[in-house]
Amino acid sequence: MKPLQPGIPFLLSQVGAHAAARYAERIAPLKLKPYHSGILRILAEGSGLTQQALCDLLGMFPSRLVGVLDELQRMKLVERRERPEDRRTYALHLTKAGQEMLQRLGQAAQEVQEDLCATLSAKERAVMFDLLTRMVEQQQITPAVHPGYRQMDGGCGAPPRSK
Amino acid sequence: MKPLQPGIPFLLSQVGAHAAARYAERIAPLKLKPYHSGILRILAEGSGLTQQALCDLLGMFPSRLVGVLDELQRMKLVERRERPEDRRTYALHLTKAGQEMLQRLGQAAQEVQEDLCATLSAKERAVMFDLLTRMVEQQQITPAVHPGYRQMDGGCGAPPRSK
DNA sequence: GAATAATAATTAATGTCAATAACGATTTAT
DNA sequence: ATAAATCGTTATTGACATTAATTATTATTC
Repeated sequence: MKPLQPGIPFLLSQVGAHAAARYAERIAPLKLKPYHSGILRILAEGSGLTQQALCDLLGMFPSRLVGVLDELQRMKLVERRERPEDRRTYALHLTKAGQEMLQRLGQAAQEVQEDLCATLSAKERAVMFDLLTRMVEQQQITPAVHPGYRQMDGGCGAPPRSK
Repeated sequence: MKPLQPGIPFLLSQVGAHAAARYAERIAPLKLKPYHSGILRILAEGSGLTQQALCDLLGMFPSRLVGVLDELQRMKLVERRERPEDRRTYALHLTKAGQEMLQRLGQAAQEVQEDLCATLSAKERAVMFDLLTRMVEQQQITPAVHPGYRQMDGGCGAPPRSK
């Protein structure tokens, strides 16, 4: 009878899920879900991306993306611009409102971080950031892309609803 | 245009989801999913728990738990003992095979941790463990209980599935 | 240059799984 | 003893992700 103490993988999954939940409820008043947020962030620097390219990057199904983009477009946060060179594709762009929304989302994330790291000193937060970033690199996780976009079980450590 | 750098909440969610996925695929050959694992761990020290008590602890729906326990019982890892004092309730207990399985699960978790923390020194791992543990305490997260059991959106930062 | 294949986005259909509600059995309260 | 409440289970509903099929455009081949 030894390791009843939780390991780092579990703690990461546990705290990570908690952080995601907190962030989700924090941005709920903005009528946005976390996966909206992620797409806006990607589009902020990857402007002009095509839907398929975005699918490849996020690892999500095209049919899944359509609905999400419809929602974002309905909220005037994203627009699909026609491309003269290939008229079956759309170029995805953030609207002005989309950029402003991104600001608010960043603010929300910072608030959540403030709450989440309440007991951590500035130095400790920097250490945490460093360790996590190094993990992302070493594990070859695509930066700024959440694994949850990928299909699969999800395996969030709980009954799938997710995985 | 400022915070395009991911914050700690996102990093935690990202790495946490990744860790959960790695653990899930690691224990897949054992025909178990992460949420099975969590229940076995709870039952290891909370032996004799009733189903409803377990539901309250995990924050999951009773109807949801029934199926999971059926699976675990089919695998001979958990047994429902009848209670003389209250014949409508069952006392949940780990079988011998269940305890052995728990050992393997702990071993699997350690392997995942080894891979996940490959670039981290022993001291850094201890720091990571300490920071995460303090977060769990400060956020009043029930120790050893994954938030994913709870209902709600899941909001794992990606399309729910999932979730 | 017409026909065929291939690709992008969308839509429809399929399956899965969680949550609400209803049920039977047992216990506690009146 | 009758009624109300509780525990576990089952059935139904509903939401959502994935697969397959549609439509429209571009590229390739004969």
